Parts: sequence; structure tokens; C-alpha cells
Amino acid sequence: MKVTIKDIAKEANVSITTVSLIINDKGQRFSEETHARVKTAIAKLDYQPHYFAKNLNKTKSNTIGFIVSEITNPFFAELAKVIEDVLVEQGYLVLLCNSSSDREREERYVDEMLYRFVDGVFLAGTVSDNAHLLEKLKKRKVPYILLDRPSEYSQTNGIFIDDFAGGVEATNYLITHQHQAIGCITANEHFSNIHQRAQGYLAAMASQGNTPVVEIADEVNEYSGYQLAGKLLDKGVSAIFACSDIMAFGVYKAAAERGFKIPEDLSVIGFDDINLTHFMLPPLTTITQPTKAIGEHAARQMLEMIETGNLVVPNTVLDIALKTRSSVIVKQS
Amino acid sequence: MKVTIKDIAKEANVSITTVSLIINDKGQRFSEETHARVKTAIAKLDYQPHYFAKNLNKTKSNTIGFIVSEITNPFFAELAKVIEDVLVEQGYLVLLCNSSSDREREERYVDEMLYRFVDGVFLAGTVSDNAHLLEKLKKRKVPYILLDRPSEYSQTNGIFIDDFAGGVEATNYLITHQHQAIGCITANEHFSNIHQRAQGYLAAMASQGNTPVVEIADEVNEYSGYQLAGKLLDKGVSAIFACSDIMAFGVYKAAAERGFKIPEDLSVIGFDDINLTHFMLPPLTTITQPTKAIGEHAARQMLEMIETGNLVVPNTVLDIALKTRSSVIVKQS
DNA sequence: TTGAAAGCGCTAACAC
DNA sequence: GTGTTAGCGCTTTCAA
Repeated sequence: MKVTIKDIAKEANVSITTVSLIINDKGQRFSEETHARVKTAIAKLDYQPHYFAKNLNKTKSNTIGFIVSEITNPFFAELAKVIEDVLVEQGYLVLLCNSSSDREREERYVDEMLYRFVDGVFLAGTVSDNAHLLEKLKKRKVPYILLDRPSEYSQTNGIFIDDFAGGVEATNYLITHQHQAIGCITANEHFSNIHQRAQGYLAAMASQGNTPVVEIADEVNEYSGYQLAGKLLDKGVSAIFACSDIMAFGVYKAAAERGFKIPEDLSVIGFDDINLTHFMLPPLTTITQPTKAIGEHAARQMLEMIETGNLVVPNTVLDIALKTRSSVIVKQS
Repeated sequence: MKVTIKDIAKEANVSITTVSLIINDKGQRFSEETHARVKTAIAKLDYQPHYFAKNLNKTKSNTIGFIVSEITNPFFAELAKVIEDVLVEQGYLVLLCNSSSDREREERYVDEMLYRFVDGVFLAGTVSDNAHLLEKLKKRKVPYILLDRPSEYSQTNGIFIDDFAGGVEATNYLITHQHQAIGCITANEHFSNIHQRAQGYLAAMASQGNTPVVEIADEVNEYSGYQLAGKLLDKGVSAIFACSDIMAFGVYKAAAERGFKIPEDLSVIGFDDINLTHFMLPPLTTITQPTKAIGEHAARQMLEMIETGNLVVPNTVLDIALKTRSSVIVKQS
């Protein structure tokens, strides 16, 4: 049988009230000796409070949900890791769930999390058309934070970067290296942030009078990058902007298969700056997302919301930066 | 206020017992009409059972813990994803926690999971010296399954591959390609499975009378692979066996920096067969772990243990296979 | 300083 | 077929 507060009370020869108060640090009024007796009993019987009983008429679980669209994408794995590190440090447990970008799964997870009384929810890379999810969270007064992908529905509680500006910067970098036939690999509008990066590309191309060549994927991974890069290469581009580093892996492969060398025959720029970009050959020039800062800021905001009961926090846009490595050079004539 | 079973009872004009039984599919004895009334009331009031109350005098939570040593390692991310897919399908929620190979974190997670009454725990890549963790789980009669890394302490409940044989096979493959100066990049004995792969390498080398050259890392990632590959290359090896694909990324980089081409100047073989190996240049020859089969088998075993209450399941060793791609060729003289 | 007792929402044994 | 009621382990109000 599990040891209960009753057993402790009996062992220490006090009432259960006394035990409860002392356990929860509300027992200042008790004598030193009572404290000691209770502590000893707890240690002796190896008592652990009962999670369900303790929370029965509470509304806190010390658990925070984290819904991520694709855990095998290193960017998300790195982000989740940073956030978990901070939250665990603060005494929370993170309930990390992978949705594989599936709407139904996302909703299911939100329901299950609310059912389990999570104290907050992070939504990383979930579908942008998520009014129903946010509505549920608001109704239950559970704080949430949106990461990576803005929601059409929420103008607050998000931590993002300026994807459009990043797209412009990446494209301009290629343009300043004399590239004109620049292709772009992006994803459909459900991936709103990645879509925005392509919008930045389009704007930068337009301002130079360059003709854009965009390929749009329905998934963001190495394979889709590979497929679309092939199409672009067949169209004769001299540079490619891959709106996600993971897609850039596919670009490298497609180029290699066609005998194109990077950067001599093809310049490539990515977006995200995942750890692996250092290990691509050549190392990928990319737009850096401050993953650590995003995660830490997100965790802090969440803790603050939980603490204050405030459910709204203004959107934050963190700075990106161009990370120059070796995959882009001046166009060879 | 949250809607409770009482409200439903009142609305439907029945007792709370009736509601409870019908909700839990134990209400065969009630009339069609009663069923309907209760269902209508539930829908009308948008009733949801109370997680803590429901489980208060139960011992099930419909939640399964998953402790992983390094979620940013694609192998683990892929494995976790497969398992979660199966388990979610079966009505469970997976509590995925990343320990960063930290003993304290692992223990903390086990405690928190037990506190939350998880129905089972997966331990993927956790420290091999984990008697204390398994002891806790056994004491609470919570089924567990060990993945990736065997425990010195448990001869059951594991799903592994034959790491030693894999090491032998990888090494022999290099040997049959005329390589003699073969280096090996592995990790310290805390990573028991990876360590075993190196043992296989040593055996294969010894049986040929070749002199082994082993470098041992304290972490398994791209960086450690890079560091150690540098050392091996400086010692003049013509082939490298990287005991983990993620480390092979580092080998590629170290080789490139020294002007060594793969496979012409250096043959490389990896282990795991993560998705990204297809995208390495050249694609990495490696030992395939049947990630999908491992995950599905693990999930099935877990469900069976939960269902039957049986806490022991024999170890399973799944088959590996050599996956030939383009990073190994016959040694050039 | 301490304790008795009500109540959180639900399940299940038992009664009708 | 249906309802009453006693808990599950803990927190908290109120009394002493």
C-alpha cells in the first residue's frame, strides 16, 4: 500500500492537518519539535504526496505542454531542449508531443493537455489556422505561447523573428554576389513563417527587376528540398535560397547529383542555422535564428504568465543575422 | 465553474452513478432512453471528466513516459516519433523528456513520472549504470522498456540490436575493401552500446592481425566526431568506422578540411542509418538499425505489459544490416 | 499550537 | 434499471 499522509500523522503522533501544513511550508506556527517529528516520519516511511489527491481541488499540475510540429527537424529539437532546460530548472515537467503537422493530432494534444491540467502550452510550428486551439486554451484560461509560426488568429503571445526581413536579407546577399537567376525553395502557406521568407525573397527580387523562380513544398524536410532543388537546377539558376536549413541538405544532394559544385557552380543560402550547418560541405551560409534566446525568452514569459495569472503578453520579434560561411560566392561568369 | 458529473445528473434527471456508468461504458443495463438523456446532457453542457478525480483511486493515467538522452540526435527523434505514433493511436499520451545524458535529470524524470502515475516508462539511451532507476520502477510496479543501450542491471525488458556484431560487420566490410589502417571513433563505456560497437571493431581487427586505432569521446555528436576524426587522420588511417552516424558528419568535415576526399582518400562507414545519411556527400555507407521495427515492437510490448500487468518481457535483439552507399571503396594504393 | 471535519469529482459496492 | 453512499488522499476552514 502506498504511504499516505495519514500514516505520517500516526507515526509522528500529530494530526493530518499538521502534516499537511508542514509539508507545504505553511507550518511556521508549529514547534520545532513537531516539525522534526513529522520530517522524521516522512523520511522513515518514504512518503510521497499523491499527485491526484493533491491536485484534486487545485488547478495546477506543474506540467507544461509543448506541441511541436516535427521533432525530427533539428531546429525544433534544439528549441524544445532549451525550453525544457529552463523549465525543469524551475520545477516543471515538460510534456513534449510531436504532431507531425497534423491538425487532428494538434487538437487531440491540446485536449489531452487541458484534461491533464497543464499550467501552460507552447505551440511550436503548428498550423497557422489554429483559432480553435487557441480558443480552447483561452476558455480554460491556460497561458500559451506561439513559437516559430504566427497565428492568423492571435496578435499576442508569440515569439518570432522577422521572416520577411530574413528572406530579403538572404536574397540581397545573393544579389550582391552578382546572382540574378536565383531560385527559392519554400513551403505552402500553411507554413506561414516559411512562406513569409519567400515573400521577402519575392520583394527583393522585384526591387531588382529579377525574375523570381519559386518552388513550393508541402512538407519541410530534406526530401522536399531535394525534389524542388532538382526542378530549380533544371531551370538553370545560379543560386538557391532554401527557406529552411533542413531543405538545404536536399539542395546539396541535388546539386551533387548533377555535377554542380557548391559554391563554384551554385551558391546556396539557408535559414535557421541549425547545428548541422557547420558540418555541411561546404558549411552553409544561412540566416541565424537566435534559438537559445528564443527558447529562454519563451520560457521566461511562460513562467511569468503562470505566476501572475496574466494570459496576454505582447508579441516579441527577435533579431536575426546573416551567418556567412562558405556556400555563397560571387557568380562565376 | 467546471461542469461536473453532478450537473449532468441533474440535467438528465438521473443519479450520478448512472452518469458515471454510462460514461465508462458500463451502462448496458440502462434503457436506451436513459442513455440518450445522459448523452444529450453531456453534449449540452460540454462536460469533460475531471482527470484528477477520475484517477484518484485508480492507478492509471493513460500517460506513458519516455526518457531520451539526446533528442537532438536524429536517431532518437526518429525513434521517439515512431513510438509516439503507435501509442497515441492507442489512446495514450507520451510524456517525452530529454535528459541530455545527465544522471540527475534522469532520476528526476523518473521521480516526476512516478509521481504522475505514468503507466509505463521507456528509457532510450540512458546511462547503463541505472540500477537505482530500474529499482524505483520495479518497486512501483511500473513497466519499463530499455532502448538502444542495455543496462548492466536488467537482463530483460530491452529491445536492442547486436552492437558487437554490427561493429564486426562494419569493420570487416572495410577490411574486405583492402583497408588495414582503420580507425574507430567511439564513446566511453557509459555509452555501452556504442562501446560495444568498438569492441566488435577490435575483435575484427585482431582476427586479421591489424593494429587498431581507437579514439574515445565523452559525448556523441557531430563535434566529438570531428575532433576525434582529426586525430585519426593525423595518424594516417585510410578508413574510419564512426560508431554513430551523427559522428560521421564530423568525420566528413575533418576530412574535407585536410583536403581528403571521401571515398577516394578516406573510406567512412557509420552506424544507425538516420535519414540524413542519404543526404551526406557522398551518401554514407552504414549499419542500419531498424528504427521503425524497434519502435513498433517497443510500443507493442509496452501495451502488452500494461494490459496484462506482467512486468517482465524477454530481451529482443533485432536484425541489423549493412547499407551500402558510396562512402567506402577499395583502398587506393 | 493543534485537530476535526467538510469537501474536491468520481467510482463502485450495495440497496432498492 | 436506478439511486445512496462510502471512500480515494489531500487541503483548508473553523474550533478549541
